[in-house]
Amino acid sequence: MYMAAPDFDLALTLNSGQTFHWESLGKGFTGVIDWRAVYVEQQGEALKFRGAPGKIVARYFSLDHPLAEICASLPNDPAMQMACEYCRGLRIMRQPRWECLATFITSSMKQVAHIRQISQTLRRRFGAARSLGETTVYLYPTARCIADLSERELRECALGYRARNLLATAQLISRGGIDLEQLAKLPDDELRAQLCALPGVGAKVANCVMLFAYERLRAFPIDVWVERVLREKYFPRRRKFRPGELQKFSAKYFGEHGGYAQQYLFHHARKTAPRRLSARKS
DNA sequence: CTCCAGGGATGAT
DNA sequence: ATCATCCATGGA
Repeated sequence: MYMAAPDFDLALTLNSGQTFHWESLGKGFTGVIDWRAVYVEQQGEALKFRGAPGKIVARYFSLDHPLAEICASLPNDPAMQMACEYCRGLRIMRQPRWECLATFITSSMKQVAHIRQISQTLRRRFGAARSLGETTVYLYPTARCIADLSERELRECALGYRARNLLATAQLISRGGIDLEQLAKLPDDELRAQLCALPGVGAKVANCVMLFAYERLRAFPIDVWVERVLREKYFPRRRKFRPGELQKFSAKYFGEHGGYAQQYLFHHARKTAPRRLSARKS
C-alpha cells in the first residue's frame, strides 16, 4: 500500500535519536507500531507501507504536522536556519507512552548505538514476537512484564545501574500507582513534575517523553549536544550559567515548537560536528 | 551551590 | 590488547 507523504524524510526521522528499534531491510525499514509488525519504505513523495492501516502509520510518523508552518514559526537566527535546512523532512513522531518512557530511562548516559542495543535485547528476550514475512520483530515488553523481572535479569541486558530505575518505574506503573494515559490530561508543568517523580527520570528524560509520547511540542530536552549548541551559538562569550538558565531561555526563545527546534539543532550538531579530535598529541 | 559514582560499547592507539 | 571517551540522574 502507498500513501502520500510530502515533506517527509523517513530515514532522517528514524535516525534522529527519537526511536531506537527500527532496522534497515532492503530499501526500507522494519519496526513496530502499536502491536503490529510494520514495513515502511520511502519512494519519493510517497510512503510504501505494510502491516498496519495507513491511518495508524500516518499518525505514528506525524504526517499531519504542518512542517512548513512549524519551520516558519522557529526563530530566524543563522544556527536555527542552518539546522532547519539540514533537517528538512524530519518529523517528531508519536510514540507509545510506556515504550518511550522506558526507552529513555535506559538511555541515560548512553549513546544512540548503545541505546539501540539495550532496546533490542529487551525486546528479543522479553517482548512478544510478530512476524512480517521472513523477518520477526519484537514488541517492547509491557510494564507488567518488566515489573515481574528481577534486577539481575535486567542487568543481564546491559542496563547497568539503569536496571534498578526501570524496574522501580515499571512496578509503580503496573501496580496502578501511576497511569501514563491519565497523565496526558495534565498541563505541561504538572506532567513534567509527575514524570520527574519516577525513578530514573530527570528533567532531560521527562522532556524527551513529553515531546515524543505526549505531543508536547514545546518540550525542549537539553542534553550535552544541545547544551553545546546553545552555549556556542547563542552565548559565545558567556561561561557561567545558573542551573535552569538555559532551559528558561530556550522555552522563551524557541517558543511553541521548541521541541522541533531542539530536535533539529540536536541532529544537525550530531551529524556535522561529531569527531572530536583526541586531546592527546605527541 | 559543587562534586562525583556509574557501566559498557566504541573508537583511537 | 589497552585506554580514554561518552553521558543523565541522584545522592553526598
